[in-house]
Amino acid sequence: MADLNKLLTPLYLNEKEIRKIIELMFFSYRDFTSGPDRVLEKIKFGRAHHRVIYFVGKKNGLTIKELLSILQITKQSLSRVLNQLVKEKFIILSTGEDKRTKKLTLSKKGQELEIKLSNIQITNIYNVIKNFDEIDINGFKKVLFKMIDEKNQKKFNEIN
Amino acid sequence: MADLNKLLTPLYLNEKEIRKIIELMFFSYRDFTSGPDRVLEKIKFGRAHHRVIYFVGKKNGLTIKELLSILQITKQSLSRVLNQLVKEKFIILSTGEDKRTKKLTLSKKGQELEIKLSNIQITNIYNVIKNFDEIDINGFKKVLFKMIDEKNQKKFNEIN
DNA sequence: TAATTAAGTCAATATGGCTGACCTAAATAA
DNA sequence: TTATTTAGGTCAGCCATATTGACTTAATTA
Repeated sequence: MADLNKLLTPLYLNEKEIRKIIELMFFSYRDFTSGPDRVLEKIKFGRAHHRVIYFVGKKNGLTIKELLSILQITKQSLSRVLNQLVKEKFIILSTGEDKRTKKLTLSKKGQELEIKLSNIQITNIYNVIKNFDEIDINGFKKVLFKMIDEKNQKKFNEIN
Repeated sequence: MADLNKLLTPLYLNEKEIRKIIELMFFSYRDFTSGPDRVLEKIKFGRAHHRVIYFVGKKNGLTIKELLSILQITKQSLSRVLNQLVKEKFIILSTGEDKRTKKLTLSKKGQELEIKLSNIQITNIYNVIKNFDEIDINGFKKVLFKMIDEKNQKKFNEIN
């Protein structure tokens, strides 16, 4: 993109500034996940378990199919993690009205873990955004949203 | 954090809004990395290779130690990836003035790959932020920066 | 009844991280 | 100058997370 620079007019749109955004994404995402990671390690779980617990906690009664479509991983990748969560009774399975489907719900134990993990991220984010005004936070959310692929933007809107 | 909500006054600081940010981070980071991932797959490299190439490209002559401190992975994790990059001549090693150290530089081949990968992310980000005004983009960058741990904020500033 | 869908399972493979132990060579401090 | 620290490398082994492809069962829908 040696040529891109020449096309760009405002300062904040030049390559160097965009590269800073690349790095901000890398560093911030790493620190965003490190808190829960440390808790998960103790109970021999990983980030994948957290994601499952997070989205089941968000929508109790989620089906496997819905979860797969959010996580965008293969059935096999999910099943390993999910089986562990069910075996250790963080998640409870039940049959849906369509009897081919299964509904996932958090047990009390699962809810407790969900809260523990999410609270780390919630308080971290709270401590960040409390020092900004609404304009900055809106800019943050709007831009971050547009960084998502359009198809996944839809998915985000569906679950929210 | 059943209690946090009661302490929070502005709407954008409540738990539900913060949970949206958690999801925005998850979805946006995934899509942020997916472009380069597809290119890397073809040449049997992974995201770890991209990171090395990215930061060596950013600062030619980087030492192993500096790279480790940016990536925050173990020597062993780096060495596997780095050895492949050196063997396949994407990266060239040379001895520093302090003869214990080694300097990493991108070869022509390495530079070409760096540009190819980064351009995907640069154009993606460009296409997002071109539609926002400076206020939104500044909010985005400021908040994202503060999402980084303080120690790593320093590191970000050092390399920029 | 046939086709599709939701879910589960098998085996094999790759990436990317980790630990701990141990080594060499060079630079620096006592 | 000797002792210590630092930069880097390496070995073996482990674990988490992802993948593909093939195949099965049971339920729903065309």
